[in-house]
Amino acid sequence: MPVETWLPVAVRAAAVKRTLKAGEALFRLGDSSEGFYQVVTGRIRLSRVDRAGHEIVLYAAGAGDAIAEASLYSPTYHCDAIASTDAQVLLYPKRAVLAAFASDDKAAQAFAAMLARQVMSLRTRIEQRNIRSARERVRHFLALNAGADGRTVDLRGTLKDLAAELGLTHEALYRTLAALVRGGEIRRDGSRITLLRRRKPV
Amino acid sequence: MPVETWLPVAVRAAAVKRTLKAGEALFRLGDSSEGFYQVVTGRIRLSRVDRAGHEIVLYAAGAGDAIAEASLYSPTYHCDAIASTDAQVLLYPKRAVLAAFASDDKAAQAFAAMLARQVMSLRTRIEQRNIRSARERVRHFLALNAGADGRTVDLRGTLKDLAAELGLTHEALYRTLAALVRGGEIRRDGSRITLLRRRKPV
DNA sequence: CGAGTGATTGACTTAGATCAATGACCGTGG
DNA sequence: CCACGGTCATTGATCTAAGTCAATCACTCG
Repeated sequence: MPVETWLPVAVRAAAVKRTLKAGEALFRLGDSSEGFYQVVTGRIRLSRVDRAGHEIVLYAAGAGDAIAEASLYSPTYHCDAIASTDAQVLLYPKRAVLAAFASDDKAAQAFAAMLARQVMSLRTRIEQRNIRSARERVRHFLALNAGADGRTVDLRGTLKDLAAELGLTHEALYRTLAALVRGGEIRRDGSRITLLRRRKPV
Repeated sequence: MPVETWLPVAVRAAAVKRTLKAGEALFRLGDSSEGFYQVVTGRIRLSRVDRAGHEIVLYAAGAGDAIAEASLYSPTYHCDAIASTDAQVLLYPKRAVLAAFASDDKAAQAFAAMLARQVMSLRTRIEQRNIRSARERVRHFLALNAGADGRTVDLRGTLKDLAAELGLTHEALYRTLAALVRGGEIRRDGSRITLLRRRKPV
């Protein structure tokens, strides 16, 4: 969801740049929300830490992605944002954004549209988690993320990140991918996956 | 997020009821979008069909859920909506909704805020699904759904429904609850659960 | 060079799915 | 009024897929 498509120029002009080292936190759960961010370079992951101390990745944002939009209506951030690589981000201050929405209802509309799309994509994520089998879950992901040709998927980020996004251990993901390759279902060329064969009929 | 809390009365009055038989399509990908819907009874699934003709379920909506909110901002629907069971839905016509938002920017703001909250709550749902252990998942649910006193949870609906919501089989949920009772962690009185003991410190 | 991380594979274990059976409860229609 | 079919709640036995632990290799960066 590139910011350019829904954020008015006036607000973009008010953006503040910030630079992060890999591993550095952009914000933490509970910090008071200054606004929302857009990733310029590098990767930022949104996550929480569960009782067992395991990190739960909610979203892995790459260049162009916006994060923490929902915090505009919340006084604090509701998750951690941590740089997975060295990264640059733009902060769009809350005040400027809300003022723009109040005065320009086209901007507000565009924002709502963007949020509505996000809701859909999150629901899709949840649906994916209802799939029990790792193999089916990976197939579901590949089918949904195939490019325009319906056959190739370009992976952004590491396989470990993808594993977290899919709710699998990285080992399980490696094995599943390897099994799909063995079964002649996909081909892998670096970070590109090509779907070779349709799922066999039931 | 009940529709009542964010949709102006004027729009709700304009709702159109529609009845569907199991298997019937509410809309199809590419149909021009008439508005968004709310499921009253039954289940509606949103899905796409991949190149091979396999259905990919994006979201399975039940009573109370809103679907296709994003289509307010799109000329056509971007997926299929098909009744999994006999179902009743309310259609909120696009024109009425958008008109309300245009004339009443409070309504538009409320809509955006509602979507933003949904985004956060969906992320929390995803977090829950990342909890691997059934016991921890149930604890997480109980902790999040404890009433004002922080100790009692009133279950709405059947345990089977709850199991589905938690992403567990109903057997696993029964067993987990039984184990928590045995462990003295909770008490059950019909559809009410009382938390007896704090989680042990790590 | 050595530390750190990702990718990958092997061996082992276990939690939860699956299959199955039972009892309680409920509405309904003969 | 009761027998019957349906669903929910519950528990037992079994099985398997995925988690966990562990080791190796490749790569990068300071």
